[in-house]
Amino acid sequence: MDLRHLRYFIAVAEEENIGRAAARLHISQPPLTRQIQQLEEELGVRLFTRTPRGMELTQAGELFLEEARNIRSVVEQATERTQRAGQGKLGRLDIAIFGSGILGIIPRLLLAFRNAYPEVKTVLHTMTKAEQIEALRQRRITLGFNRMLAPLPDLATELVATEQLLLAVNESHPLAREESVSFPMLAEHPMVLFPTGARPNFIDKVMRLCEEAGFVPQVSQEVGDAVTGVALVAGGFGICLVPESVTALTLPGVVFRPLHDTPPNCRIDLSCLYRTDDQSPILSEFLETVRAFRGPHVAGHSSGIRTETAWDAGI
Amino acid sequence: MDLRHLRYFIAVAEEENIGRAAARLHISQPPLTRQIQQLEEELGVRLFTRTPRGMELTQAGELFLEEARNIRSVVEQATERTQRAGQGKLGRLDIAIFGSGILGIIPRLLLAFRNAYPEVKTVLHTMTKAEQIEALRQRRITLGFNRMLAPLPDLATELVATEQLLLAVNESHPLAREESVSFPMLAEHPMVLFPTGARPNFIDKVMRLCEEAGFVPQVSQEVGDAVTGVALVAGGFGICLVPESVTALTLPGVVFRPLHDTPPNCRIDLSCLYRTDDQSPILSEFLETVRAFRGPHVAGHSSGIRTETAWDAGI
DNA sequence: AACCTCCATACCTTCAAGGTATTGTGTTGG
DNA sequence: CCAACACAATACCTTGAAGGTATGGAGGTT
Repeated sequence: MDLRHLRYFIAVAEEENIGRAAARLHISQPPLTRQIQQLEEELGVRLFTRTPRGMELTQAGELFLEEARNIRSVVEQATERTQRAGQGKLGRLDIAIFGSGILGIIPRLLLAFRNAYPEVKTVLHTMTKAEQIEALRQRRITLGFNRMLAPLPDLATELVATEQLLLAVNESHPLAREESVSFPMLAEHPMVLFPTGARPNFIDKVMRLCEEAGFVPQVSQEVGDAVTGVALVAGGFGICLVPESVTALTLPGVVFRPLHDTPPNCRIDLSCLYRTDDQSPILSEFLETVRAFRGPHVAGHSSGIRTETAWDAGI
Repeated sequence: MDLRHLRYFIAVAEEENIGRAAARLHISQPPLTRQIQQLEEELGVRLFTRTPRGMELTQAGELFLEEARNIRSVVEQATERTQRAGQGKLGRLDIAIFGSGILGIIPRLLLAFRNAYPEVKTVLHTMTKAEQIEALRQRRITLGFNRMLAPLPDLATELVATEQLLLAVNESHPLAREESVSFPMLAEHPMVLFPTGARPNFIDKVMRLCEEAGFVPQVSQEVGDAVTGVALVAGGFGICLVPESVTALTLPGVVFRPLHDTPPNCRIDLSCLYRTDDQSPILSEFLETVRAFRGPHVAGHSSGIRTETAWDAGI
C-alpha cells in the first residue's frame, strides 16, 4: 500500500464517482479503477459497493476513510515538523555557560533567541572552559560561551561582545575615593585573581596588562570565578579587575571604578565556541542571532573585530 | 513521498549504514542511496550526515525517524482495523426490535453476539413492523426482529425461533382453574387482541386459529403490544393469547396456561428481517450467530423450518 | 428501443525503481 | 607511505507498474 492509494481512495470516497475523482486527481478513469481494485485486494476488504450511480462506501470503507484522512494529516505534520527542524526552527540546543556567564549579555542573547525561535528548546549547562571543549568534542553540547578562547583545529569561535574592565574595590579602600583609576595606581595593592584552571584565562590578561603598566601585581588570592572574586572584595581581601557585566552583581561594600588611560587591548572578549564540522541548522540560526545581536549592542566598540582579532587582543 | 521511502529511511537510520540496510531490505545499495537522496531532496532537509563509517542522523533526521515510526504504526493499525471491519468483527450494527421483543430470546441472542464480536457496537431501536421495513429501506437499520413477516422482494427473513402460544388469564377467571385449556374452551370469553397496526400480525393468527376451532372470538379490546395486553388481563379485561416468551413478564394476578389439542400451526415465529442486497459482513456474521443460536435452542421444535415455511405456517 | 452514465477490461506507453559495474573518498593496517 | 578496505555516490541498463486510449458491458432513463 502506498500513500498514492490513500490519496486516490479519499478522492473516490469523497466524489462517490470514479470519473469525477479521476478528473480531480488529473488522471484518467481506468488507472484509478485499477488502483482502487488493487487497494481492496491488498487489504482483502471491499471498500465500496458499486452502484449504477457510482461508488458507495461500505462500513469498512467508512472506517478506512477516517483512517486514511488521519494518516494523511499525520504525514503532513511529520513533513512540516521535519522541515522546520531542518531550518533550525524546531529542536533542541544544548548550551554551556561559565560561572559568571549568567550575568550581563548572555541571558539577553538567549532571551532574544528564544523569542525568535520559540520551538527550539535551549538547555543550559554550567561548565568550565575545559569541560566545554570536552563536551563539544563528545557532542554533549552544541555551543559554549567563554572568554579568551585559544584557536583549536576542530572548534570555531564567534565573538559575541567585548567588555571594558572595571576595578572592584571595597568602599573603605583608598582607591574607592578616586573617580576613576589608571593601571599604575593598582601597583602595591593586593589583588584577587580568577579563574583558576585551564590557561589562557582572565588571569593572564590581567598579568599582562599590569606588566605593560610596568609592575607585577601582588596576588592576595586566586579564586574560581568573578562572583567569588567580588565577594572577596566585599570581605576586604583586596582589589579585583572584572569585566563590566559583573556590575550586574551588587554586593554591599563593593564599588566599581572605571579605568582611564588604558591601552586599546584593555577589553575582554565574550565568545561562543562550537564544532567547525557542526552543520546543525539550529547552530547556524543561533550564530545568526549572535551576529544580529552583536551589531547594535557593541557597535563602536568592536564591530568588525573578527574571531582572530579578538584572540590576538586577548593575550 | 511514499511509504517505501519511510520504510527505507527507517532501515538506514537503524543500521546507520546503507549497505547493511539494503541487505535488510533485500535490495542493492545504489537504489537505496538514491531513494534516501530523493527523500532528502523532497523534504528539503538533510536527514543524515555522511561519515566515513556510515550514515548518521541529523537532529532533523532523529525527529523524522520518530515521525516515520509513528506513521508506520498508524498505517498498520489502520489496515488491521479495516480488515477486521471487513470481516464483520468491528463496526456497528443497528437493530430494531418490537415492543415486547426485549422479552425472551432476543436479549440472549444479542448477548451471545456481543460476546462473540465484542468490537461490534450494537444499537437497539424500538420500532413497529412498518417502521422497521421503512428504516431498512432507508438503511437506518441493518436488521429488524419481528413476527409473521410477509415476504417482500427487497427484504429477506431468517427464522430465529418458534414459540408456543399460551393463554394469559386473571387468576380469578374461571379458565384459571384449568391445568391446561383447549381452543374451543376460549369461545364466549372476551379476548384482548394485539397488536394494532400493519397486517398481517398476531391478531390474524389468533383469529384464524379460533376460526379453525369453530368460533369467532369476542374482542374485548385491541392494544399495541403484548405487554399492554397482559396488563389488561391483570386488570380483568379478559383473556389473552401470548407467545411463551411473554411469561418472562410476571404481573400480579396473571397466570399462564398451556393449550392442548392444538394444530401444528399453533406456534408463532420470531424472525429477523434484512435487506437482500445488504453485503455487510457484520450482518452475515450476525446471521451466522442466529443460525448457531437457533440450533441448540429450538431443536426439536422447528429445526429445518425454512424462512418460507415459517411464513406459510404463520398465517 | 435508443441512449446515457457508470465501472471494468484490454492493450499500449512511459517513467521510475531496482540491478550491475565502477568511481571517489576517506580510514586503516602493514 | 602505500595498499587495502569500507563506504557512499555515479553511470548505465532493465523491468515492472502506473498512466493513457479505446472499448465493453450493465443498469437506468426518455
